[in-house]
Amino acid sequence: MADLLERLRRRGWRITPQRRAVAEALAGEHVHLTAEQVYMGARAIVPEISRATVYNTLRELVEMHEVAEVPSAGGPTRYDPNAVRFHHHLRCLGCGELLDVYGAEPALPRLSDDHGYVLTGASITFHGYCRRCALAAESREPNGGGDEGRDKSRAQRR
Amino acid sequence: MADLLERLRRRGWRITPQRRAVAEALAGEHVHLTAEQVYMGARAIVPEISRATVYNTLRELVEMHEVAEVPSAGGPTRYDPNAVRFHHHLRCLGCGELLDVYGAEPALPRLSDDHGYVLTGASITFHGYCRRCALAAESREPNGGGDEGRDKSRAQRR
DNA sequence: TTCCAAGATTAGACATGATCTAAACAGCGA
DNA sequence: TCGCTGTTTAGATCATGTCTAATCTTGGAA
Repeated sequence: MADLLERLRRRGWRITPQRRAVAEALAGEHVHLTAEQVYMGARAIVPEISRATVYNTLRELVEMHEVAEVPSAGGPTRYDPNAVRFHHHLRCLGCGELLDVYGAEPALPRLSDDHGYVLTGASITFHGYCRRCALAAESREPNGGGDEGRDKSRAQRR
Repeated sequence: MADLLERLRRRGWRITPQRRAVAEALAGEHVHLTAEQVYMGARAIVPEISRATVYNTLRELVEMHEVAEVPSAGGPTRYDPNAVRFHHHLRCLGCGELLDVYGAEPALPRLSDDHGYVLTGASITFHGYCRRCALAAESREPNGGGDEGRDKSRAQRR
């Protein structure tokens, strides 16, 4: 937690009471919260905070790769404050609960034993940039790196 | 395509022009369409079809495991008519395009070579039922099988 | 200390995706 | 034909998330 804020400060991110509240709300639990739950948690610390600030802050944390976005079918996106350590997820199809799973290739039986889950399957999503998007990103930002093309949602809309 | 309709008929599903149009819109392309795109495609076949019917039909197809739902962060859910054959996905972080990937554990370099992608990572989501939901499903439907607990989205809302 | 510009925050409007509702309709067996 | 059951429709409604314009805060220069 303290290191998260420390890391952010080192990146030149201005720490404000609102942003601190969002970070604390996210990190306070080890489950994966929805934006609405983060908003509730942050409001318990800074009651004046607005939803827009929570969404803005979450978006920025995701862009900085400090928090991972975990989409889910038929429910709101969840935010995973544990983006730094590589891990996968275990989702309950009943209640939507989301758990972290460590290890690059966990054996399926272990998952049932350790977490009491009745497993029905797994899905892997690889991600990256298709040729066209990779070229576009390159030409827009010739000095490498970056998180180009992340304006997907904007570009798609309107 | 024809077999999809045949399978559905065998399940006792009443085939109507609207449902046929949805199935054709879904299967006509090998990309993964959003509900809106399916609606447009179905409207090209049956112009009177309503959005509600498209959503109803997609939901039912998903419940029958004939179509898979693929959620995405910051964009609408996409529908994968290829739910029967086991496969994974390759998503472009730039434009959101979604491709099928076959093989249980495809080697990462192959993905770059075959599809021209610049890969940045992968995420695995295991799914199943947590102890509590598994027990609940069992007690509600003692004669096994089924797709219990799929009322998640309803239960969560409101 | 005062002032200013950049950046952060706010309330609430708005957009999008998805679901719900009530009424009309269609198909089928009695 | 009648009535039952399941399907479809238009449009209202809801949930999630984004945008906008006005206001506030901060850090640093004068």
